[in-house]
Amino acid sequence: MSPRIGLDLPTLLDAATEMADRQGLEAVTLASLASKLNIRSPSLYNHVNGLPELRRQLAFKGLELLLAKIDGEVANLSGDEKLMAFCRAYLSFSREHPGLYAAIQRAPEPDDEELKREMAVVVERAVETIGAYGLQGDAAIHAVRAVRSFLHGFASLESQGGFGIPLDLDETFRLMVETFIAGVKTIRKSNEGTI
Amino acid sequence: MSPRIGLDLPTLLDAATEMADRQGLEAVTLASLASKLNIRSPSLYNHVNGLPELRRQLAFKGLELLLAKIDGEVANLSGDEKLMAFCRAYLSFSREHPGLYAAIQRAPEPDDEELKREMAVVVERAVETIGAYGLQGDAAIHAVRAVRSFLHGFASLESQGGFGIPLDLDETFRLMVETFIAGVKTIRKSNEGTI
DNA sequence: TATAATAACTAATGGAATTAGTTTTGACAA
DNA sequence: TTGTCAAAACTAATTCCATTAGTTATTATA
Repeated sequence: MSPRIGLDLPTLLDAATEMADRQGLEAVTLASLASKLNIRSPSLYNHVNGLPELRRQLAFKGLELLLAKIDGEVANLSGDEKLMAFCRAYLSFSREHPGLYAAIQRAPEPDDEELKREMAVVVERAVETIGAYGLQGDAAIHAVRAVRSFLHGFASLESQGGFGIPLDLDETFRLMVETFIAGVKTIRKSNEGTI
Repeated sequence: MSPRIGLDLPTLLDAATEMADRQGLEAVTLASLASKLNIRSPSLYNHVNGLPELRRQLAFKGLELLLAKIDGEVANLSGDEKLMAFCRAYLSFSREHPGLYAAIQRAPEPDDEELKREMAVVVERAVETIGAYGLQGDAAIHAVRAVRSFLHGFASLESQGGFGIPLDLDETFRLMVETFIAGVKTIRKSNEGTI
């Protein structure tokens, strides 16, 4: 009851992560990964069940790191500061790990409840963060969808060089979040009498 | 001086578009496309120079349709209505042509100036639309980046089923755009004295 | 020291993109 | 009407990748 100890899954995923972050998720093939690890590609099947499963594992790893970053930076904050910290954590992750970020954007297989659940945890953190704005029910859902939209859109466009002009991107990001916050507050006010 | 008339590029692209929109851009391979057209895959090389070039052509076709839609719906409008129409046109396109929408999201090759230029035209339309808000210089650039971010993020998340809860997505979209407009106006006001 | 679980291996298959070279077709000139 | 020839489509072959089957090698423990 004791196997030969060689490569293990975390090491394999670390190598795959490095490739994905440096050269893009599409550059991670079983052939290229095996070559990097100095083994033959069929040997990878001892640790991961094919390329789709490898991508799935990268998605889990990405979600784990993203959640850790969010939880780390958001702790003990509230209100506008909390939302801004949440947004910054999200953007930092996509910058540090563009390959893993791409991995968590792939739609999970329809029957992959485990991955769906993990992705839902990120949404839950957003819901908690937005809760401080006094938004409830449908209004909170709409707001969280908006936050997810501009965060993902910005991260995605930036990551593929979609913003051509050399004007400070951090400044754009800060203004975008502030504009959203200002907009939420304005609309909330204009609806105060109607509820 | 007269060739045999068989398949032509527009017909080929129409078939590829249908496959991409129905089954996803990744389902469009030279093999699957050739099969749909009842020819052998090497024959496709008479019309398009390989898979990367096919994807590039799909990107051009997508940009053409997107621009036509924007120009059609935005004409003769101004102010908030114009921006809302712009946003709706963008979203409509991504819904009608999810495959082509995916094609225009792929980063162009660094030396592909022609494709870059065509993508920049969409940004120009956004700049024109946002100009009505009295934003100039850097402020306009930041605002356009924000609009692109939430539009792309929403379209992208919606397209891959990222919004789980069955709550009206059109309503979310309308609120998101309105929140942005309200935020821009608020922030513009708060800066009036400082310029 | 023998064993058994398992990592890694070789060999082989199938599918995709691509290239080279051949055949077929059909609009037009003679 | 017919011959020409450029282009379209074809077959054959190569390369690269993922994957499966079956073999070999290693090492912790009994």
